[in-house]
Amino acid sequence: MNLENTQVQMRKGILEYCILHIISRGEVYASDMLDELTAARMIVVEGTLYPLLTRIKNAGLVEYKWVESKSGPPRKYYKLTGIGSQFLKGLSDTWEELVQSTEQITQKSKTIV
Amino acid sequence: MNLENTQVQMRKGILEYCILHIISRGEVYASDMLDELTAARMIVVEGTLYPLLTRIKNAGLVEYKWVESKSGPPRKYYKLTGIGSQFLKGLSDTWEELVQSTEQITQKSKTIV
DNA sequence: AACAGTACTTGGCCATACATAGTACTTTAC
DNA sequence: GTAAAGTACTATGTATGGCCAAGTACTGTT
Repeated sequence: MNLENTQVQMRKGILEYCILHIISRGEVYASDMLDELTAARMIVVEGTLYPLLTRIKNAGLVEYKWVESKSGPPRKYYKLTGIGSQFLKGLSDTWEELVQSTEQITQKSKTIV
Repeated sequence: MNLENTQVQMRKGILEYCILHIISRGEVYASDMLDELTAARMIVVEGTLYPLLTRIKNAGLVEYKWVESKSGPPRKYYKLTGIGSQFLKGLSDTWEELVQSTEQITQKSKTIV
């Protein structure tokens, strides 16, 4: 059990939330998302992102269309579906609650210690 | 892929952070922790908590002593070790960063949408 | 034609949260 | 004094998501 491992665990689920948010802002493809995430200092590797996109696509949360590129292979541009939008709303609530619960516990800790 | 499942995923790692925080405030045993977590609306079941405690104990983050109870079997009272204290500090940083990154991404989303 | 760059894919590994069933001890009830 | 109820801890098996690493496929450059 090391810190690095726990850090990885902490990101579970949250990444999905962030990706859906990014897609909700307009059509983007994988590299766009990676840029966004990196800018927010949330480092993600391809091997994580692509399977995640496949998952949420198979779940009907997003859909994509192929768009040809001038510099390389064609790209998948993603956008949210109706189901995805609802799902994102649910995730927002979950995230807010989680943050609140955690703050409550850790705040109490700071006060007493 | 359903909402409930993602909610479970989101808690991964964070639970450990919360438990360590609770233990850092003074010696407690499992039921105390469950009460604390429930009060903060972070519902945890025994089957999750006990294995977690065993893990962090084996990792040297916490130690415990048996204390006899007047109403039932003896209890394991946990407290943080030096290593555990350092580890908790690392987790705090990780959590703060994660929240900040997520806020940054989701804020941007709200502004544009 | 060979090479580098970009975009996406795939298979295997690991750790955590959960469900469920089980063990062990103490007090209460009859 | 034995059975029942309650408390505390243990053990096993499942599912999931993030990561590593290797691989495929298309485009433009040299």
